[in-house]
Formats: sequence, structure tokens, C-alpha cells
Amino acid sequence: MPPRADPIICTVDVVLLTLRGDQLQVLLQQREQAPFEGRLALPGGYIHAQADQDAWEAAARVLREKTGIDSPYLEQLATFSGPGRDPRGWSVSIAHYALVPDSLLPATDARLRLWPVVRLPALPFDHRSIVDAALSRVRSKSHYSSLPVHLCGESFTLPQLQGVYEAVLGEAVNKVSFRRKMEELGMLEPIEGALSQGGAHRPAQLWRLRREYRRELSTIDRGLAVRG
Amino acid sequence: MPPRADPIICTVDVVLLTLRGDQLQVLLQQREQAPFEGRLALPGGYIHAQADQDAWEAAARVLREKTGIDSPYLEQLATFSGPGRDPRGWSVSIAHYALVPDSLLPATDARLRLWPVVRLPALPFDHRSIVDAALSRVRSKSHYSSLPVHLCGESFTLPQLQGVYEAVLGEAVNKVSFRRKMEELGMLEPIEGALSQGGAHRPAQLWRLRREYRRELSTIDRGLAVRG
DNA sequence: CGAATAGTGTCTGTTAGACATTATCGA
DNA sequence: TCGATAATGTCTAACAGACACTATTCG
Repeated sequence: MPPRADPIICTVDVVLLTLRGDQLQVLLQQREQAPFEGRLALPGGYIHAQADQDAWEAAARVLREKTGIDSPYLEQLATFSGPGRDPRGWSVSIAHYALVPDSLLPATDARLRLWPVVRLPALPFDHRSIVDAALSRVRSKSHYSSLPVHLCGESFTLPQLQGVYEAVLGEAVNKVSFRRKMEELGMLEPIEGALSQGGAHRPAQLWRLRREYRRELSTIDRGLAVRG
Repeated sequence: MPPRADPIICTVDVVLLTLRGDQLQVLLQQREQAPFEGRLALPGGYIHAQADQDAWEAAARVLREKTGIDSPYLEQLATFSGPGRDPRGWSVSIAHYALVPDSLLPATDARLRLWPVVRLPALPFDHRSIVDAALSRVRSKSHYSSLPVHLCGESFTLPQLQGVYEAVLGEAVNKVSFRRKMEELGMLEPIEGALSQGGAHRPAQLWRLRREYRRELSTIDRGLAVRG
């Protein structure tokens, strides 16, 4: 061990966001251990030096262990640190965020709860700040990237995708501009011959994410819904 | 100590960028200790649980101790981690970046070197990746924010500031658009009656950063120099 | 056919960049 | 006056958003 290396608690936390009922929701979990045992909090855990190749893998492992999800989109958010955020002592949390389609979430685990981000309960640690940072990052990136498609399932229509963008951004988006941007992003491909079913109206073309954008984002310089 | 908390080395590293000779340069320091003793690397150090209130303060302290600079702009960049990046073991580096006017840098310390970012030497650890990430972040933010003004001194002319933006972005910027954007950002105020000196031509108005933007950024939605 | 939504064409106001013009200094 | 750079006016092309129109389904 190095000289003067203070013992510091190293953890990862994951802000898992999904869209349910047109609302952006965050996955919370009842804590199994102290501190804050029984309280709802972000899923998180220690970095395992033996198992994890880096913090991203630790976050992916934590998410897998706690929810069974192998998240298609997981990205580092920021690192939260200090002596006061965890009662056990000086701690570091390398926060990540994940975007997951509602359909991929397990319905069975009683310890897991989805909660609308607009009405969060009080959260332990500095988890409220972490969620706020994740929302800010996701909204910001949604203006100029393909990020929100990761909230959709395998296939979707453009009107559905526009609804996802609007739910994330919290504002209406111009239809013509939206379609121009999606084309400019170049991340989508039409599913030949596949149309949406069931409405008493013209069916919509189904689209899917191109293979090369499954875990990568596409970005453009001039974004959507630029407000003053 | 918590159960199952593996010992992890917690450090901060700082990418200090400045502009010298129209070139973006990064501050490197000869390492005083193993590993990589004597090699040029980013200034960095352990988090001190007794002294630091969070990682930002640790980075500010490290920078102050190693260079004497109390950086006017210092921001968290990202966290780099893994078992292999430091030969001492599984480590976490919470990387930060600082922008400092050349005039604030001390000229005396023989262990400190400025190095043009376009021609970096081989760096130990994963410091090359950290510098690359910092450059990418700074260039990205420079398109839509006041970030590069922190590379200027107390007062500067608009043509000087445009040169700074161009050096950071690595591309020419339209003069009229640049001035429109600077006005839109609203971060600058003219210094009444103060004009640049000395050229055999019309002198330029001197400007300074408004007080409220000394440590905060101003941002706009539609940025500069948007290339495809 | 009418209602409803998908998808596209087109017009208009805004914005960015190119270019030109005027301003102000030193020599 | 000339050369050089600062500062601003103006024209044009690109772009975003509003609106309207066509397309296609179900009932």
C-alpha cells in the first residue's frame, strides 16, 4: 500500500431511468443493509477489486445483481464524494446512469420500485443530487443525440419516438423538424414491410436502431427544441 | 470499516490547460515518487480524508500545492479506474481540468513543464486518455459557452478572445458571428474608455468578464462554428 | 364517407456566414 | 495619405418551425 493513502469507501451508484405511462421514472431499491436499511435508494454497491475491470463494469455488475438487467445503455455520469455523504466515512460514489425500455424491467422483485422523477421521495445519502444530475445530463444530451431511443423497445414508430423525446425533454417538439433530425442522426432504419397495427387510422412505419448504434450514440451539432 | 470493502487507491489528477504562443498547452510535472519517479505526468495526488471536503477540493489543493495556482476555473472531468492503470493496484482517479491564463503560471519551478497538446510525450498511467478526454470536453464546451475566456487575463480585446476560441477549437471562426455570440452570452462588459495600445491601427475596446461569471459559465443553445 | 393519425410539401421568419464599408490608429 | 486592424452594415443561403395537404387505416 502507498504511503499516506487514507482509507476511502469506493462505491458505484446507478440511476436507471425508464418511461412508464408517459412519465420518466427512476428505479429505486429498498436497502438491504445499514446504513439506511429498508429505505428506498439508488441501487449501488462497493467496487469489487477482484471482479471489476473498471467502474463501468462495477456499475453493470451491481445493476445485474440487483435487477437482473444487462442494460443496453449505461454511461458514467459524475463522481460524488466527501466526508458527509455516507455515515460510514469519507466516500466516493462513481455515479452512472442507465436507460432501459420499460419492457425489459422485471416485474417480480418486491424490493424494486419505479418512481416518477417529478415526485421523488426523500432519498438517503446524496442520491437526490445524483438523480438530478442524471436528469440534467439526459435532457441535455437528448437535444442533440440519439440517447432517448434506448428508452424504446426493439421496434417503434416515429410518432412513438417523438413522444419519448417529448417526455424526456418535457416539451413539445415540432414534427417536421423532429423527422428531419432523426434522418440527420442516421441511426434508424425502417423495418421493411413492418407497420404498426390496430389504430383506426393510417398505420405507421416501424423502425429499429441500426446495429452500429446499439451501444453508441449518434450526435448532431444543432439540436432539437432549442429554447431561449 | 464496512464489510467487503476492497482497498482502493483514491486519487485526483488535474489537466491544467493554458494558451502559450497561440498553442493550447498542458501542464506536466516530473514525478517526485514511485511509481514512474522522474517521469513527466499530470499533477495528481491522494485524496486526504482529513483535509478535503470533496474531490474538487482535493484537486484544488493538489494544484495549489504543486503549482501555487488557485485556479479560477476548475471542473470535474470524469473518473478513470481499474486494476491496471496504476501499478500499485486497483485505483480510481477523479480527473479534473483547469483553465488558467498563461500570465498566472509560475515561471520558476523546474519540475513543471508546459507541453503543446498536439505533441504530447508518452505519459504514465492512463494520463494520455485523461488529457484526450479533457481536450474533447473543452472543445465541446467552447462551442456553446464562455469557457475559453478563462484562458484570458483580466482584460482582453474581442479579436484576442476570438483568437483564443480559434486556438481551442482548432478552426477559424466567423468574426461577425463570433461577436454576435459573445453578445448573446452576455458575460462580457466593456471597460469604459479602455482601449488596446500600440498597434499602427485602430485600437480595440478592452473587455472583462462580468463579476457573476467569474467562476460560472454562460451558455447558449446554438453554438459557434458548427461544422458537419 | 368520416374520423383519426401518418407522412410530406411548402412557406416564412430566423440565423449564420460572406463580403463590403467605415473608423481610427501610427508612420 | 497609406497600411493595418477594429468595428459594423448588409446581403444571401441554410435552417427551423408553422401550416396545410395528401395517404391510409377502421368503422
